[in-house]
Amino acid sequence: MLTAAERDQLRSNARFVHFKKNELIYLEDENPKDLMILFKGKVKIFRSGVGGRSQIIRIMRPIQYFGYRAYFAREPYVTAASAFEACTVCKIPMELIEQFLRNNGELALFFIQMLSIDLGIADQRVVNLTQKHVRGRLAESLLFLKETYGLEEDGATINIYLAREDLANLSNMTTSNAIRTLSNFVNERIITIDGRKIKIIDEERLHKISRIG
Amino acid sequence: MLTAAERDQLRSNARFVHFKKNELIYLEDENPKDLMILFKGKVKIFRSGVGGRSQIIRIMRPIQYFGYRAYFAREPYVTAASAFEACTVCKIPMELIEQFLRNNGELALFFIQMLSIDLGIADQRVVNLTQKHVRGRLAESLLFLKETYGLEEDGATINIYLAREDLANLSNMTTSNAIRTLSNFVNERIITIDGRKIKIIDEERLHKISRIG
DNA sequence: TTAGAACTATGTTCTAAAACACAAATATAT
DNA sequence: ATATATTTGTGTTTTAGAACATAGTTCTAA
Repeated sequence: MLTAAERDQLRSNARFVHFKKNELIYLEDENPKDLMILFKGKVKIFRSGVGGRSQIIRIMRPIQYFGYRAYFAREPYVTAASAFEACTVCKIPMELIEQFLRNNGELALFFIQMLSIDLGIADQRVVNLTQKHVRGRLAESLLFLKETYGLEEDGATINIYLAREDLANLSNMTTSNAIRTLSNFVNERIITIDGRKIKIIDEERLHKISRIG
Repeated sequence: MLTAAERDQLRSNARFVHFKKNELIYLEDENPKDLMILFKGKVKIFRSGVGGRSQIIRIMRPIQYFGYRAYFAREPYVTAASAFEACTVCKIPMELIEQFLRNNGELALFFIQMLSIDLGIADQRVVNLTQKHVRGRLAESLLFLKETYGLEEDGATINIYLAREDLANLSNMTTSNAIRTLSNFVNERIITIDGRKIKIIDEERLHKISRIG
């Protein structure tokens, strides 16, 4: 998508940064400087709300772009990002990206499309998180994690190692409710759990629970 | 922002359309074709969720652009739009916009910035709507309506004529709860109501209620 | 201009989910 | 390896807000 000259410039300005598990990548209210490209690992984008209660807004997988929205909106970050697990991130100064973009319609459309997709997801998420009940929201999150990170070799275990608290923050519920509802799903033979490993037994049921709310 | 040639093309492809009060402008699942520019009137962008319950996602005032997100995401609309009151909308084929955009970095950045701002608002809205209590959500909506549509000549009455149901759908609550909470605000001398006209008496209190949730 | 539909208001009941409490099991750091 | 912190699991209590019921009021269309 870039010209040879652009690629050269990119290479000399890109920096690779490693983050340890649970390390913060950027903070709320900070000033956005770089486009971040997740090369390895898993990242959560979250925001703390009433009484510091945290809500996971987006989760990233390799290779996805993040951290650029606030820069384009000309405002500080309204979210924070941290590493679910050890990560490798490539940082590129947003000034450079913006400069490329002014002369490269394809690149501009690429960003427009990413933003448009994310905005559509956010619009739907507002309704899902506010209107669905706890079971529906948790079922949706499990399916969402499966879509995002895929399954392990057994073709059933969701390929992410998440604390119940994170699962709760993703699904807009308390940790107790995540734990309790997860147990219910186990009793109903929809999933099995082994510590933090979650295996999906009856995906169709999950879809149904998510759909009816 | 456009060249003379672009402006000519724009003029010959733009269509002005009028919508009556409560008329639908576009529907969920429809295919996006046009960029819409609201010239006159007020528009709600909404989505129906569990059991057909509607949630207002965004509200538009003149002169704002809408209807383009789904086209850029290459997907059907996930929301619908309707007129709060009689509206004049200018429609421009998205194909034309996209063509302009490929050669016009400024225009591309304009769309990128709009999308980025809206995505930031959506991210914050998710947290506000899920974590704040009814009073906080309603207070926030009232302030939001004031910011968007401004005040009448008296410098206190919010310049929009909204049904309680719309206020509820904006604030993620039942109509009864919107009515009840509005009454409470009146008793606490935070607002006064005269039918659908809402006058803000104590804006500071509203801010505080919105902030604490 | 009047009938009926839609909206507003308020009281009452019911329930999902938060809050709280505590024990058991795991992680993690020293 | 062992102490300490964190996470997980369950039972109990409390509560915000939905659901329901009903009546008065205001639109709106024939």
